[in-house]
Amino acid sequence: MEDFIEYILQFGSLNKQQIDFIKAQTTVLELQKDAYFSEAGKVPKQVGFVVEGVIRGCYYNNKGEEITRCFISENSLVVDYFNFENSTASSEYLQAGTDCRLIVFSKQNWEDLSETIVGWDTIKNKMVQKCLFQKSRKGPVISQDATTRYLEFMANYPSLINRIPLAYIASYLGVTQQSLSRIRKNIR
Amino acid sequence: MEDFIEYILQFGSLNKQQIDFIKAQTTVLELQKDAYFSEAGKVPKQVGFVVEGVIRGCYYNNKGEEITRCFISENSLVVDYFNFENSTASSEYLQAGTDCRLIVFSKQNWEDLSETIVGWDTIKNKMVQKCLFQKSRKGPVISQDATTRYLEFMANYPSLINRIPLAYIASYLGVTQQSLSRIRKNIR
DNA sequence: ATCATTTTTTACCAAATGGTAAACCATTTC
DNA sequence: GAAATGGTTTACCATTTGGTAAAAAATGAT
Repeated sequence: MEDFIEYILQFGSLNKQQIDFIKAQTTVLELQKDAYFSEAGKVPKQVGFVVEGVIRGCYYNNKGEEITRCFISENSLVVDYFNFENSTASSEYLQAGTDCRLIVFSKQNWEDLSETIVGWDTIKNKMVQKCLFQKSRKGPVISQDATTRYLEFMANYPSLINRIPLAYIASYLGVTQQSLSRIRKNIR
Repeated sequence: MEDFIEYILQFGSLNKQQIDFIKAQTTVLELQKDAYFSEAGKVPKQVGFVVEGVIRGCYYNNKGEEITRCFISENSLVVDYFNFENSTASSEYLQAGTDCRLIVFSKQNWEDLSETIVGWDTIKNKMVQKCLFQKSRKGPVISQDATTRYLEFMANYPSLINRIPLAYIASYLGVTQQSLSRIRKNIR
């Protein structure tokens, strides 16, 4: 929980009373590996903060292939914010890649923050925009070959390689599992 | 200009007086093909709205290769918002892919909107977040082969193929110009 | 420990893509 | 009109990646 408060305070100042109010709006959510935080076709109902574990964002293309679009590890917000705000159905899944512990806000509680804490909206928007901005830049670069993408993935997410199935990493990097395996062999 | 007002009104309501105030904060900027709207290493100073033309976002990797990260065509916001807000240097270029006409706000004028128009911040944030969200999803899918990426590009940006150099499209799709040319031949 | 299941690696060949070089085409400039 | 320039296509071959199948290794359950 303290990590979460620290995370928020990056984006603005809050007094003790305000912090206590925020804490009071949260609940803890434990997700087992493979459980969904939110699902395609459903309206996302919660904003989460990853305390422990890794969440991945994924969807299925028209051939039924699973595509991993992002990984969200400790000390990050996890939410399909656009659809959460607009109460529209998401097109992708947010799934626990490992067992996870999250701090979550219901939509009601999240909105109560805006009405109760002066300046919360400013903090909130900075937080959400930084999230979206990072997501838009941190992914694998399509013009690089698969080996380079894998090496950069390891540099960006050093803690993930031994925690999540290689199939997820392969689908994130846009290669088959077999190709990724070959790449790993050639690197050693 | 009317297109811009219409664009804004998607995200909230404004009365005539407020709309006039917004208009008064804008200037028109004409950019010739290849001119920069903002540059890597510099702090972005303006928010723009594309009235006519196509802007592309691009950067250079450590091999000096140019990589196109996005295209922004008519009736869209164009701004490196994260760095604009934080007054930090951008890492990429926003460059005119064709001759362009933009409506622009200086940073001062953009901020004046927040102080003058009640509810502007809500509209602004919805606008910016939708921008970032779309950018994070509309790009080529790394797990698809080059032909599929090209076909989807044409479906997503039908108006661009005959307006901008193919080299830009190739670097956006993550293939060489020669490969793109071969792909185009095989499709006919 | 054994079996069943899942995950990861390997092998083989076909297909796609990159790199280099040259040709081709359209537009501008003199 | 000729020359120069920039953009696009073609051709060739080397390299990378995908698809299919099977083996090996790791994990979990009985």
